[in-house]
Amino acid sequence: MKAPKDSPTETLEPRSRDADRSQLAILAAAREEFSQLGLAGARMDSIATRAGLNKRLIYYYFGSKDDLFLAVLERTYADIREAEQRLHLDEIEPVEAIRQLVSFTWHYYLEHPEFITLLNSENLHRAAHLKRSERIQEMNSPLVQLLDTVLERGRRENLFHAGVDPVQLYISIASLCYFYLSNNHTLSAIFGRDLRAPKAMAQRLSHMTDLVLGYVLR
Amino acid sequence: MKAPKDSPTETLEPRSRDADRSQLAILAAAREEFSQLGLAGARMDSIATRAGLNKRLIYYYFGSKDDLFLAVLERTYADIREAEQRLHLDEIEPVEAIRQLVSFTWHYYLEHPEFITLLNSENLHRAAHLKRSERIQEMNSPLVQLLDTVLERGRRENLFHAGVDPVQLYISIASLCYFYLSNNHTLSAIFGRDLRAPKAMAQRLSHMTDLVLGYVLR
Amino acid sequence: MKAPKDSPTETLEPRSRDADRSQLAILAAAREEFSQLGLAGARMDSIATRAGLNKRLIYYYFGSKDDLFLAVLERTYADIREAEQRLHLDEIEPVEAIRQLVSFTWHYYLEHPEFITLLNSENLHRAAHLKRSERIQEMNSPLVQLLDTVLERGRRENLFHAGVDPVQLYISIASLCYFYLSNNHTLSAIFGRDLRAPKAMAQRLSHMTDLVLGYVLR
Amino acid sequence: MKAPKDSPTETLEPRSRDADRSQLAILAAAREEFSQLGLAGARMDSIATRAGLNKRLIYYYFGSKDDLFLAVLERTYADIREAEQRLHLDEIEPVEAIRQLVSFTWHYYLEHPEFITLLNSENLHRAAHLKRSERIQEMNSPLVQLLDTVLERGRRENLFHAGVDPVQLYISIASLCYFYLSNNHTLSAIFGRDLRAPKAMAQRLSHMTDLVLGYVLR
DNA sequence: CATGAATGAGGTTTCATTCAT
DNA sequence: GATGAATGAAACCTCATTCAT
Repeated sequence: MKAPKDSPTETLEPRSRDADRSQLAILAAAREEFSQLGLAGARMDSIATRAGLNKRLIYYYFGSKDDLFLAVLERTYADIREAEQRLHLDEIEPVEAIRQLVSFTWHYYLEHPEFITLLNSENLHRAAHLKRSERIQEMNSPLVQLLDTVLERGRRENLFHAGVDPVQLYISIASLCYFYLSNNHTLSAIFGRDLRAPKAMAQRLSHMTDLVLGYVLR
Repeated sequence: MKAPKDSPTETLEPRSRDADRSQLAILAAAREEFSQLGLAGARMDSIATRAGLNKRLIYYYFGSKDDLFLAVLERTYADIREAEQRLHLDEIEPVEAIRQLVSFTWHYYLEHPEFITLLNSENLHRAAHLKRSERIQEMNSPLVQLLDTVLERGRRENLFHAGVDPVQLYISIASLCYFYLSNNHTLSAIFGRDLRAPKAMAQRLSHMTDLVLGYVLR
Repeated sequence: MKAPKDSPTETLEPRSRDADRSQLAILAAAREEFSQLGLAGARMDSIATRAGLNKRLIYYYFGSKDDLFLAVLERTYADIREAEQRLHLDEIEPVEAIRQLVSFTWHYYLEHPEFITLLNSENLHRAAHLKRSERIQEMNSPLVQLLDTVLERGRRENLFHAGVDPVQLYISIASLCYFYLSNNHTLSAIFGRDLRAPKAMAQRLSHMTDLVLGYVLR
Repeated sequence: MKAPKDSPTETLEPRSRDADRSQLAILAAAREEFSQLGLAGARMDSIATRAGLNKRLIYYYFGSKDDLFLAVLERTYADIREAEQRLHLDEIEPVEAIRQLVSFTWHYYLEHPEFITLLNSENLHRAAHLKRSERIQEMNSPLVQLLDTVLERGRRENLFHAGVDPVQLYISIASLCYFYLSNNHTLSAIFGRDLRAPKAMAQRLSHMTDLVLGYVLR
């Protein structure tokens, strides 16, 4: 897991622009490939082609397929954490904050389908890559902490009832959004209807919000 | 997907017992392999070895890796549907029925981790295999219908509020149970604690039940 | 090359009708398969399926793929010799006899395309099967002898010139008919026109007849 | 059939010599293998061994067995067309030109037995590969056109009679030479004598020349 | 007479990776 | 920094053939 040179995004010394661009191109290509085909299904050749670069370069920058996969995972987590930073739940009144948290989670997963498939792949491998990551602590979501303060405020304002565990609730919100999208294909096939139709999607968001609010409200 | 002659479980004519046993051994071995390594990661050789049979026989009975994967999927769905048959929600009072549904779902996923990984694999492939299945209609869960009657009873008994969609609720219960187990490895790695510890597991079941009941109860 | 039991066509003792029928079915199926795909390309499984019989039976009756191929070859030669028997060149006047010989050869190849491809396969294998045949002497064409008498008559009637070798002429007639049909696909592809079109076929027969007659006539 | 970059023979830019040499080695090895064993009988392993190269490299350069077969066919046609270029029938008097055409065809087939077996293989496959070739128009023989002018000259000099179709005659000459060599093994086996003996070969060439001249001469 | 079950060897093709420049 | 050439190992799959009944 030796990330050669440095991570392209955090480079401070003025290194070759080309080098950075190449590494980013590889990461982007790898993210697509891994997310569409899984770790075992992904092809180094295909990644090189997608990146428009020579295959040898991938090994030069990332060492191996597994190391590349980890790099993609790290970047994927960095992206969602960055997006979460832009949510300011502490500035919103509690009920609306919950609504926005559900909505944000839903839309983030919706707009970043690769997040779901990459995580599924990593879970299939029992988080073997993540466990070896040196940046694992940076992946912890700030939202859990934030959700805790929202719940606390709601309780003080006598809106929410006591005893709601923020970790459990955070996981539950993720569960509701994640599963519907992650398992959409099998669910649609079995139910025999298109769960991605606009109306079905709107109903789902509404239902999830009701479910979560029904639970936290007194 | 030409299952030779008939499904091995439904055989009536006295066929060679060995043929049935071989097919079942292959299916069991394939289920393990596919669930642990995914479709692309699974190896036909490894499946043959696990089954204690010649590799060629897999092709003789199941045609190809993809067809075998579909056969495993079909059997996996058949298994859960069979287990669901043994739940008699219609004989239980509404609140307890909801509790049992959550509990059943949780424990089924817990005891059948292959269900989760197989479904993840199939979703990675956009349900391509399932869509080709001739038995897809048999995979529809009877629980949705049953849940509908439970909700109806609860409403008539003035316990539940109106307007709860049984499909949405069924999916939500599945979501809550599925995600926690499916994403356990990455969640544990990132939260830095063991979410499979007995205490954490008990808390999770309790939380999920509260969440669902908090929503359906008036 | 142990033909088990006996050849099905020449059975004298009243053996099972089924046995004969099965052997004939296998031979017919094998002829199709070998002629369409060549020796190496042919599949024993496919032959069994074409014959509507169990694959094991092929081995029971014919021993091996190579033995089966030889059996097919022998029957194929027997068929053309039988057809040749029905030509009575000795009863026709010389010029017309030559015409009929060309026409017969042409139409026989045309109506028995398997004859051509089977012979090509056997030649690819340097006649290895044929050389081991015990019936090889029966395959000699009676036409060479017959052609000799026709040429002799033509010469005596002062129609044909002397010194025409019947073997060479027989081979030449075969060449002209065989090649056009055997190489039809590549020739059509390269010339960019359909050499099997009715008009082209008629022209070909006419040309061949002219060529041969132009040579033998004084 | 993606020939990498360019055809090795037409390379202008200074590319790695090894790449060219490797491709040529593969083509030569494949030609031998295919011509001796047919398409289905040929083994990629064997081709790699013959070429002294890694099997993987064949796929790297030629894509698949079928694409390699097409490449061999294209080169084989290119070779004979090149040889035909060296015949200058237009500079020779008509009768001698016909003689030389027969002689050239005969000796070319004789010295390039792979030409015959490769064409037989391709015809077994109904010219499937050739039809996909992008260079198919380059395979048209210039001899047909040349033969036309020879016949025309002969007619003007009152040597040849009118109405001889050059395409038919070209095919006939090919037929006579091709069949004798192509079917030599079966013919020799059945006639019970060696048709490749020097004397038989000389007689054959003489007979063919007589046959063709007997036809075209007034 | 006939068949379904089973197999070892080997087929084409693919893969992550390294070499040489 | 970048690339085309090359490879050993192993993947999926197929084949002629035999076993057991």
